[in-house]
Amino acid sequence: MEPHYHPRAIEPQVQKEWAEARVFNAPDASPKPKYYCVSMLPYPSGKLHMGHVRNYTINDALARFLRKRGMNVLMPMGWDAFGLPAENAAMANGVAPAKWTRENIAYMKQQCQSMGWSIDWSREVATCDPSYYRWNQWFFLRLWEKGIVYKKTGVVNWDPVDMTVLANEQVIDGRGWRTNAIVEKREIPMWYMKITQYADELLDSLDALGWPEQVKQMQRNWIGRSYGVEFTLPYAPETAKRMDDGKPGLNVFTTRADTIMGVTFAAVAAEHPLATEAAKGNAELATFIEQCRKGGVQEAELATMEKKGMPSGLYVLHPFTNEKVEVWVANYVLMGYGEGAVMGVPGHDERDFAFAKKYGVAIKQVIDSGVPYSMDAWKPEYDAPGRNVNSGKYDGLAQDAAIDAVAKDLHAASLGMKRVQYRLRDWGISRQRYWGTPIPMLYCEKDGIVPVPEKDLPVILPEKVEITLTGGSPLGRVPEFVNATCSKCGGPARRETDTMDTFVDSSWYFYRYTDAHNDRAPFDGKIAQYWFPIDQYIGGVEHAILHLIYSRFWTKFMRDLGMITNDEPAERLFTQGMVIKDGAKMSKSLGNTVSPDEMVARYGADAARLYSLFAAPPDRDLDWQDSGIEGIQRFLGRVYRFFVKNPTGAVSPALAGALQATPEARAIQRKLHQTIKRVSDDFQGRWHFNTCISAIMELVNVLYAAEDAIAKKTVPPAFLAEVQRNLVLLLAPFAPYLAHELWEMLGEKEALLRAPWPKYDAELAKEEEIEIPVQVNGKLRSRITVPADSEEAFVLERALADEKVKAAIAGKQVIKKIYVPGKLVNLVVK
RNA sequence: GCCGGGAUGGCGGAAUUGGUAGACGCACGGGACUCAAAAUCCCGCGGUGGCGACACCAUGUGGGUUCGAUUCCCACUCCCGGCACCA
Repeated sequence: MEPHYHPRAIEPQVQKEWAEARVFNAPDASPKPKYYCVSMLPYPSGKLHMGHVRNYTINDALARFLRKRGMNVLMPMGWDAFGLPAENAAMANGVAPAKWTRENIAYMKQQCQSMGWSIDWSREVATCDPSYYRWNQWFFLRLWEKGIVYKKTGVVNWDPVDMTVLANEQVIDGRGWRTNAIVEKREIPMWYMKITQYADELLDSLDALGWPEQVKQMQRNWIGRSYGVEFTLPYAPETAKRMDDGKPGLNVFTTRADTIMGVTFAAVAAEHPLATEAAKGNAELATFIEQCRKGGVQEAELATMEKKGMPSGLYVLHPFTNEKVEVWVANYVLMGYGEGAVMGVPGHDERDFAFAKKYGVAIKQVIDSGVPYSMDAWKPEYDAPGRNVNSGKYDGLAQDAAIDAVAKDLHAASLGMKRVQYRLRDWGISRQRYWGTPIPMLYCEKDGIVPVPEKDLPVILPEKVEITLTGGSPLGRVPEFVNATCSKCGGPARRETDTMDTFVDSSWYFYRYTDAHNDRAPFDGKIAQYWFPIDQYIGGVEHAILHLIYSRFWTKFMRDLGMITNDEPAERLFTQGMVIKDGAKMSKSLGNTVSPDEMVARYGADAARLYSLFAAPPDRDLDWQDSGIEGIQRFLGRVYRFFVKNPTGAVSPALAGALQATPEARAIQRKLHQTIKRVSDDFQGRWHFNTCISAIMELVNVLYAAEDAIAKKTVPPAFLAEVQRNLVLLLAPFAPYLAHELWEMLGEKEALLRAPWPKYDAELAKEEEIEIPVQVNGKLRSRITVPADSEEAFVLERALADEKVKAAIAGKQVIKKIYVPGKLVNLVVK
């Protein structure tokens, strides 16, 4: 009977050891431990899935590796409401809304511990706990005081049958997910955060961040700073009579002021006041506006839908020519972006061109981009920069000069000026759901909007609430919650029933980790100053935009409040790829999860961890397949059996180094040191754990191949012990349980966790002979073996003397010889 | 539609700065051990042609740069993520 490794036997001991090794909150500790933080957290009502496991495993392997290199690591973890099923996702999975119970949390802890994660449990942060609500609400009041949070009308998806607001995810092909009713847009008052106030800083400070370039690029594009000109198209006289908005005309923004002479129409959003006015006494237009209001509010939808428009019958004047320009109502103009109105230049904007073609609006060429202009079909060159034509005094100007001239003239006419525009919009944080932090605001008939006084915080969620998924906010149906007293006049007041977006929770939870039990403030600024910024933040690439912008914004706001001194939450960011299953990201809302429970029960925690690391590099998406984990289990058994079959006992490194190496021993030694180098490099440089593991596998394969020599003692036992010791150390970050067991078998007394990472010795890793491929005209023709330190002339001489090479160049003239030292020879012949 | 990323054997992936394409593992085939099976150990394994030595083809598609391209450039196809209420 072959010996078998029982993966669970040693687990409690390993967990205890790691628990003892963790670093506690200690501003006086020196040197400062690295602060690692994981962005995605499990939720207690559901189950961990392999997506989570991978995330933590990456962190954990890294933490173990760093500890071996003498660095301390703080790797906290908490229970975050993001990752918790909102009512919608809960329903989709047939799970009732979660309750945060001690049992649930204990269950999650136990699951995480069975994976051997090195988590600092003292820093548990449950963002849906009233103690966390309290600080969310505390921040809300600060934001209110500073004027960062404000209330305005926003557009949401409305299911007319369930009478409730739907998330974009719940709108399927324009219909409600439960009712199949056509979803409408509805304007409701909502709370917003003025994130745009920080747009410039959010954009400019990206450059210095040690974040992946792709994430920084996505954020730059998302913020979308553009320089342009804002100006007024004055109302035509009869329009001016009808418009009573107190404005002299229609405000528009453009980045292409150089094309202003090509304006042949203007377009406004369906919600624009001008459209509302025009619809009076125009039934057809009113119907069209009503249609535009229905349908989803997703940007992707807006971008792909058919561009439709209708003339409003109202006119504005061209600011320079005073020609009448008709205003259209168009479904592609967004009220929430810019002014909700745009100038139409069909000659040099692809969308306007298509629009003009469709509705017979005039097209006018005013830019010459060097290609012949035809109004029959759009060409990509039409919107390229060029020189102005048909533009009166601007003719002949290049783009920048034309924009400057136009802006100057508009300014002189008091009609407009240069302005910066952002794509970024303010952050709407209102949710009409039960699950979330209640917004601490009161509505008093006498005093209007009144904040809940700080002493009354936290406003907590009522316990007995029926989640019906219909009829709007569940909190609105709880009179005990809604009915309150005005803190100013003491009269009756109505409580705000919106809850906060859970992105609010995730925007600052990592600060709370540093001081998780503080009941006087969200956290102590001194402690936060010690830990922040986070040395390394790890999270899924799907968070590249929203979460990572909101949390940066939150950091900047807290800095302005004087709570912290850092400008950015995380110095370095690592975005792991997602775990893909059945062609889509593994997530609880999609339900395509794989349970680590079963994996651990069947193959052991080591195998589950190792497999999630081996299957793909962590920055890349991992296509989850159940096959393959057996190979990993086989590998672990192979390592274990090698130690059982070749017991050697502990040995001092000095002794092993002094041994006279036989050729067989030398080969193993060389492979060992090459492996140490590969594992160390791939670990710290790129975090490519999959290649680390394959390198260790190769080493084990070499050991098995040398079994005869080992049996014959050609490889001295003391030498072998040294190899085994290093093998355990290399394996420790990936398979801690097995490593601990082997460490004990070797008779080591020191804790494995504290044993330093093996040292790479370049001399010992050096090959005596190397194989050089020889190419002729770039095609591989032969390989030659030469001493590793050969000179170029010698290698070339040997290459030319090779029989196969001779045959390949026979009758031809060698015109160039290329030698890449230690890599290859290429002979160019004619 | 826009922004970001990806595509390499039957499969997951490797090739770190432009230098031997396919490391390592899975699956599959063969062998050893066994009464037999499992487990284990060893060997083979991109395609086409050839008994073979070997030759040719091959990194999503089509072009380009280079002595040499999975890697750089241009154009395209498909897939994944994000697009502001999944979090």
